[in-house]
Amino acid sequence: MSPSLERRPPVMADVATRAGVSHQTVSRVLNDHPNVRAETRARVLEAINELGYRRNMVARALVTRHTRTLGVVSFDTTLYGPASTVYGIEQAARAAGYFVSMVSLKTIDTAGVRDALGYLAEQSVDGIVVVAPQRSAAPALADVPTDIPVVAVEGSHAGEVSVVSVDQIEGARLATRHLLDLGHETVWHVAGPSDWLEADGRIEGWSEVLTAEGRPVPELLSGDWSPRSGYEAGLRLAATPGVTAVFVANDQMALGALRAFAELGVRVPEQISIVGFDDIPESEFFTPPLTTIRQDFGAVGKYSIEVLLRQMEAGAEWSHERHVVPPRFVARASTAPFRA
Amino acid sequence: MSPSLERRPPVMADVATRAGVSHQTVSRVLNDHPNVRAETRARVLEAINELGYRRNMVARALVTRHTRTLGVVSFDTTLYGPASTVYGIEQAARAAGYFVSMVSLKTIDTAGVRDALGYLAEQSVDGIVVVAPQRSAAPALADVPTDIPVVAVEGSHAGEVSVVSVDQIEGARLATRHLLDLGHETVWHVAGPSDWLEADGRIEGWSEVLTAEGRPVPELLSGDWSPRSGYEAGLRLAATPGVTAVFVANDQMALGALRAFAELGVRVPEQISIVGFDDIPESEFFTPPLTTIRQDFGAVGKYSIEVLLRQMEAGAEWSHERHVVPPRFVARASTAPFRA
DNA sequence: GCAGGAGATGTGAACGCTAACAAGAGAGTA
DNA sequence: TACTCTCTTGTTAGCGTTCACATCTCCTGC
Repeated sequence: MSPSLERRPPVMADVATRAGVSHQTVSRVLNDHPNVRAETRARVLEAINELGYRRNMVARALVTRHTRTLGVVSFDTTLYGPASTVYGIEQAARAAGYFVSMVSLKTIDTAGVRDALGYLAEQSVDGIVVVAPQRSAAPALADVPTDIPVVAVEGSHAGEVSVVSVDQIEGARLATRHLLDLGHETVWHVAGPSDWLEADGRIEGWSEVLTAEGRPVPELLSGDWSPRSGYEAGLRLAATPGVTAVFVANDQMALGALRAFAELGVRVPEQISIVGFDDIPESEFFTPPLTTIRQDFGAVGKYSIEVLLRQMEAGAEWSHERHVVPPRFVARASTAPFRA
Repeated sequence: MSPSLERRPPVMADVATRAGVSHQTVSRVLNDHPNVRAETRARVLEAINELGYRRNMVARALVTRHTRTLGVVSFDTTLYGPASTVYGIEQAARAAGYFVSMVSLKTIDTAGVRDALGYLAEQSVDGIVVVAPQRSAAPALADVPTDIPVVAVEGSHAGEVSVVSVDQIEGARLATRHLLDLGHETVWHVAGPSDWLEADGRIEGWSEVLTAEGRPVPELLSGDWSPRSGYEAGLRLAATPGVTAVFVANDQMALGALRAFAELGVRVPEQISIVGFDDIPESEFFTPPLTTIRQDFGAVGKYSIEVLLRQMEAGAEWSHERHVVPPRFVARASTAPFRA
C-alpha cells in the first residue's frame, strides 16, 4: 500500500528514458511521424514492448481535442430493428477508427434524449448518432448542442439534423400494392404505436395506395410491435367480415396475427393473406413463411456513419443531408390470390 | 476561420472569471464540496448557466485516473441473447453512473478479443465486461491486462476472471426431465455450434439426465443457432424412426424444426414433442406455442455489473467470483405425453 | 484582547500527451 | 570555407481539470 509499491503503468517518459530519447520522439514514433531515423524508431518500439507501454488516449484527447469516440443514443436495443441498426453503426464506426459510447434509453422522451446528448457532450464525443424513431424525440434534437455533429436515424426530418432512414412509405406501398395485385378488394392494416414515425410512414404508404386505386380504406387497427398485440389484432380481424388481406406493420405482430388465425381455424393464405415488415430472421420459418418487406439495417448503420463523418469533416459549414435506404419486397407463402 | 472568431466552449476559468471566484471554487461547486458559501455557490451556478458551461470529463479523467466508463466486448449483438445481455449491462452500468463503450466483434477469436481489450485499455476504461460465449475467447481472457478488472459473461470459468452466467446445465436438465416425465423413452438433442460454451452446457445437462435415468443417448444433431439449421435438423429427425421428443438448444432452431415438421405433416406435439431454450418474445406465438427454458438476461447484465463494481472497489485484493443465474422452465403447447 | 480553530477561498503544481519552435548535425553548393 | 537546406532530435508550453497546500476571515472562549 505504500506509494512506492503500487506501480503505475508506464508513461511516455518512461519509454523515452529507456530508449535514450526524448518523450517527443516517442510521440513521433507512435504517431508515424516520417522524420525519425529507422534505428531510433526501432529502439523506441523495443522499449515500448519491454515496458508493455500503452498510450493514454485520455491525455491525448485532452490536447488534440477529439476523442475518436462517437456517441450512440438508442431505444430498447432488445428489438431486432434497433439492435441491428446499432450493430451496423458500431461496425461502421470501428471500421472508420472510432469507438462507440452507447446510451440506451428505457423510455424515450424529450428529457431523456436531451440528458443523453448532454452526457455524451460532456464526454467530448466527436459526433452523435441518435436512433430515435419516436416523434417525441424530435424536440430534443432541435436544441442539440451546435458544436457537435449529429445524425438522426429513422428520425423526423423536420429538424436541423441530417437523417438516414429506410423509406417506410415506399415499403408500405410495396406491401399494399402486392396485395391489391393479387386481386384483393382492399387491405387492412395493423399499425405500430402512434408515437413512432415508422408507424406513421407505413400508414401513409398504405392509405396512399388504397386511395390512389379508389379502394375503401378500412378502419385502422394498431398494436405496440409485440407479438401479443398482433395476436389481439388478429382476433379482431378474424371476427370482422370481409377481411381477406392484411398488411401488418412488423413481423412480430404478424406472427401474433398468424397465431390468432391458426387458433380460430382461419387458413393463411387461403382465406386471409398477410404481409409483414422487417424480415426478421425468423419470418422465413413462420407457419406459413411470411411475405414481408426487408429493411437493410446494416446499410442504415453504414450510411449514418458516412454522413456523420462527412459532417465532422465539414466542420462549421455542414449542411443537412438526407439519405434514404430503399426497402425490398420478399415474397413467401403467407399471401395468395383472392378467391371469392 | 480566424482564430479569434472560432469560439471555444467555455472552460472552468471562464466561469470563475464571470462569477468573480477562482477556478478551484468552481470545481468545488461542481463536485458538491461542502465548504462553499451558499451565496458563492449560487453565483457560480448562475455563471455556469449563463455561459452554458459543461465540464470537460476528459480533463477530469486525466487527473482522477478514472473515466467512469466501462468497456463491453460482445459478439453479434443481433442475436436476441447477446443483445438482451448487452442491454441489461448497459442499463445496470448507467444506473451505477457509468458509461458504456461497446466493441462488437464480427468473428470471435483470440486475436479479436485481445485487440478489443487492448483498445479499451488504451481508452482507460475503469472495467470491462466480456460477453464471449465461445471457447475460443478464453485464451485471450487469460492474459488480460492485470491492472483492469474484467468480468466474463457466459464465459469459461477456467481462467482468472470472474464469471456471471445462466446455469445452462440445469436448464438442459429441466428440459430433458420434462420430456422424460411425459413418458418419452428418450430425448433427442439439436445442439448449438460446437465452439459455444452454452452449447456444451446444454449437451452436458441433457446427456447427464439421460444417463442417470438409464435411457439410450441418441446421436447428437447440431446447428448454428439459426432457424435454417434447425429446419435442416428437423428434416433429419422426421426421417429418423422412433423420434418422439426433441430438446433443441435454442428457440430459433426450434422454430426451424417446427417448420420442417409442419411441412412433412408431422404433428407437434401429438407425434413429436419439442422443447426450446431462451424464451424469445416470439416463442409464445409459434405454431404451436413453444415450451422452453427462459434465461433472465436482464439479471445476467445486472449481476455482471455488480460483480465488476465490487472488483473495481476491491482493487488489488479482489478474488474471482462466480455468479450463476437459474433458468426457468416455461410450459406451453409444444410438448405432450407420449402416446404409443 | 488574543490564541486557536474552523470555514471559505486562492495558488501552484501535477496528470500524460501533442504542438510549436529551437537547435544541432550532416550534405550539397558556390 | 562558408552558407543554406534538410533531416533529426530536444525543449517548452499548454490542453482543462483536481489535489495539496497556503492564506485569509471570522468566530469562540478564556
